[in-house]
Formats: sequence, C-alpha cells, structure tokens
Amino acid sequence: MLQIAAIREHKDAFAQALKKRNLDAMPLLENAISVDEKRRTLQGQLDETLAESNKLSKQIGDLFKSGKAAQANELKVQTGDLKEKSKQLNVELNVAIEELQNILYTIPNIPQDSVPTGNSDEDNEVISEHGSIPTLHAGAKPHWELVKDYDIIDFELGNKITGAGFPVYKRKGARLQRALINYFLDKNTGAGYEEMQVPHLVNEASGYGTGQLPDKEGQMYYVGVDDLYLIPTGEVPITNIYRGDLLENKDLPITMTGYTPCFRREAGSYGSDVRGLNRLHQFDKVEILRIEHPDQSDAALDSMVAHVKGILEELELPYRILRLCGGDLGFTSTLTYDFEIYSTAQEKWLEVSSVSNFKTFQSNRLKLRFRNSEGKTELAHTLNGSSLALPRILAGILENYQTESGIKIPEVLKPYCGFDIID
RNA sequence: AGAGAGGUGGCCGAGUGGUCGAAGGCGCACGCCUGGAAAGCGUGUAAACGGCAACGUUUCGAGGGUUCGAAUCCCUUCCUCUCUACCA
Repeated sequence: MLQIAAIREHKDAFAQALKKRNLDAMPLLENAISVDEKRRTLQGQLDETLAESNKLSKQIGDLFKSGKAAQANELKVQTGDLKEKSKQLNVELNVAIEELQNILYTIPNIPQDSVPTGNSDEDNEVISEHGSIPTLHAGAKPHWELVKDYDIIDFELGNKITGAGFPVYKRKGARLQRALINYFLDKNTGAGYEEMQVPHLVNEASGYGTGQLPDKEGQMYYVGVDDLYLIPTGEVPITNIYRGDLLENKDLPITMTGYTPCFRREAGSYGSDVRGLNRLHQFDKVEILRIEHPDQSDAALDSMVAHVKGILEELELPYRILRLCGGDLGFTSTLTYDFEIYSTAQEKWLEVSSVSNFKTFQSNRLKLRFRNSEGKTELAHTLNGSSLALPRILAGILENYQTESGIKIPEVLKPYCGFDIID
C-alpha cells in the first residue's frame, strides 16, 4: 500500500510511473488525495470538538473538588451538545478513513525506472542467458513421461487422495526432492540467511500484511471454520514475523530463509502449462527474505539475484534472467527479476524463481518500521525471492539430465541423494 | 474442552474514576568521570494523525457501553499463561 503523504507529494511522477503497468492511475490518485483532504478536515473538526469537551471536563472536575457542585452541574449541561457533535464527526471520519483505505488498496506499487514497458510476459526483458542447452539422445522424453517410466512421481495417486495438482513423490523422486530442499537451505544459511520454520496456515491480518488480501483472496485455500488461509508462499508467514515491529537501525538487515509447502488454487489455469509438474496446487519452495534499510534495498536485490545465480550454476542448469515489464510486474513489487530454466524436452523456459523489491509497499501495511540514525521512525524495505521453487527445478533436472540408461544426478546433489542415477 | 489468572511504552513492570501518556527498572542517546574502556553519576528518551510551528487529538489487546470525565467500572470478542482433561 502506498503512503498517502507520498501520493500527495509525488502525484504526477507516480501517475507517470504507473503508466508502465498500463494503468491510468491519475483519477485514482486524485480521488485518494481528495478523500484524504476530507479526512483531514474532519479530523481537525473532531479534534477541536474533543479539545473543548476535554477542557470542560477538567473544569467540572476542579469545581467538584473545590466543593462548587452547583457550578459544576451547570457546566455539565454544556457538554451534551459537544458529545453529540463529536459522535457525528467521528462517524463521518471513519467513513472517510475507510474510503481512503479502499482506494489505496487498489493502487499497485510504483515500478522503478529500470522496469521496461510492456503488456505481458512476452515483453519481459531478457537480461542474460547462462549455461548451455544439452543435446539429448533420440527419444528423450518430457518429465511427465520420465516420472512414470522410473515410478518416482505419481499424479494418478495424488488424484485419488486429493485431486489434480497434488502429486505423490515416490522413492528416488521423494529423496531427490528432499535433497533439493536440504541443498537449497544449506546454500541459503551458508550465505547468512537465518533458517525459519513457520506455520503453513495464516490469519487474515497476515494476508493483508503481505498484500494477498483483499484482492487475491480467490487464489488461496481458505479454512472457514477457523478463519485461516493456507499459505500460497512462505513469504506470507516469514515476512509477518516482523509485522508491527519497530526495529533499531542496528538490527538491519534482517535476512531469513525457510522451506514451506505452498498452496495455490490456480483457478482458471489450464492447457499445456499445467502439464506434469509445471503448475500444481501444492508444491514446495525455499524462500529468501530480507528486511533492509531503504538505502540498501537496491543493493540487496542485486545480491539476492547473484545468490540465486550461484545455485543454478552449481546445478548446471541452463537458465536466463528476465526483468519483468510493467504489465507483468506483481501488484506489490517495484522491480522483479525472474529466473527461468530451459526444459530441453519440453523446449520451453520454466520460471523457477522470482526476486522482488517491495520497498515500503508491504512494510506500510505491516507497520514494519525502524528507528533511523536521526532517531526518527521510518518504514523499512522488504524483499524476497525463491531459492528455489522445487517442482520445475525437478522437472528441469529430470529432462536435462536424462540419458538412455537413466537420469543422472547433478554433482552437488549426489551427497544429498545418496545415489547418482535414477534408473 | 473445563476452571482460574492475565494482556500497559523498544523491552520488563507499577498503577482500581479526574493531578496518568502513565511510577520504577532495562535498553538507547548525550554529558561528567577515565590514558582508553567498563562501572558509577547526571540529563534526556512512546507512537500515530493534523499543524510551518506553538500546540491539539488519539492510543494501556480489539470492539461496544456507563460517566461531565475510563488504563481503572460493565458487556462482547481475540490472544497468552497456570491447573485439570485429552492427545501427535
């Protein structure tokens, strides 16, 4: 959520920047400013009324204490009007506050200057490509066939137990997945990220804090009896660890990592994109998060990108880095880099990581602040990224490492797997 | 799930109707002391909103109520702790 004070100050620049999202934000921004104007006027009137009422109360108290009950009772009569008036103003003020809130909820974050213009994922800017695409043997297969051949992932079984999009990982498939989780966590903690294990269900306040609510409600599984949501990403519980906190300057940066399953309803998804492991209702992910001083967040984003690069290079998977265009940029982000690995058998790129700087958009909702060097409170910056999403990495390994005699295991994973081929 | 206790500032913790934004402590900042540090001593130190400022308003888990006036009394609700029951 943007800060109203910032909107007031940078209206034109914000409207300009939001054009990159193909959004004509000017009417929204102006509406927000005018509602805020109303809010401030009402606040002023209410303050005045209450000040008067407080003054009278004090006088009444003093009169009672000095035994002048008659005079005190006279004054009491005067307070009636003020009470009525302040009640009325209070109602109007709350309406204005809510109205403003609702407008602010609909305004996405301001894209950074470097965000390219564009309408869809086709307009994302390819920053770099790395590694070489392997030449597979004749008859190489996509992963959904490989997993059947070697009996390592069973989609039918998941279907039976739960429904589509909930695969069962078996035998060496299960072990490979666990190996990846451990490997990712080791890489992240080795780089200084503190490991966290967090709840997989969150309350409403957490959903609002990171921006899933109110608008992306339909993407989350909801447990009505207890009013809880299954997490769509570890970002939600991990970021909310610091919701409402006031940190000291010296506490920054805070760096965390965590492994969680992710649950997504993916309503409306269909077609070849959802084949096999490409898109699931439940999948595993290891996440990295940072809470940063505003001066440091740009550099922090770069370091997260470098970190994810390092992992993909060790796995020896061909990958590329994209800078998301305005049209594809997430609602809460100012700048996002996506990592895609090349699935040789499917002949397509698969997104395996998304690394974003949210600046103060989340912290404003979270009320996550720190005391700066001048002793003033200031919103911190939040960032996060996947390192990495499991299923597509798994798909990439299965497809790119397949040979006629089985699927080889990447060198770095062998110690984690305890075997070096799936056959 | 049943019974009891409690939720107060960055943290701990006092406070049962007006003099309470709130004692005391910790932490933090500055100063004194010191060769330097620690200790000690002194001073200061909540947040949000409005205002150029003086200042005003709000906030003692949340929401409602009583009252001229509520951290303090009443109701509702959420959460935490202890004991009991159950249990991975």
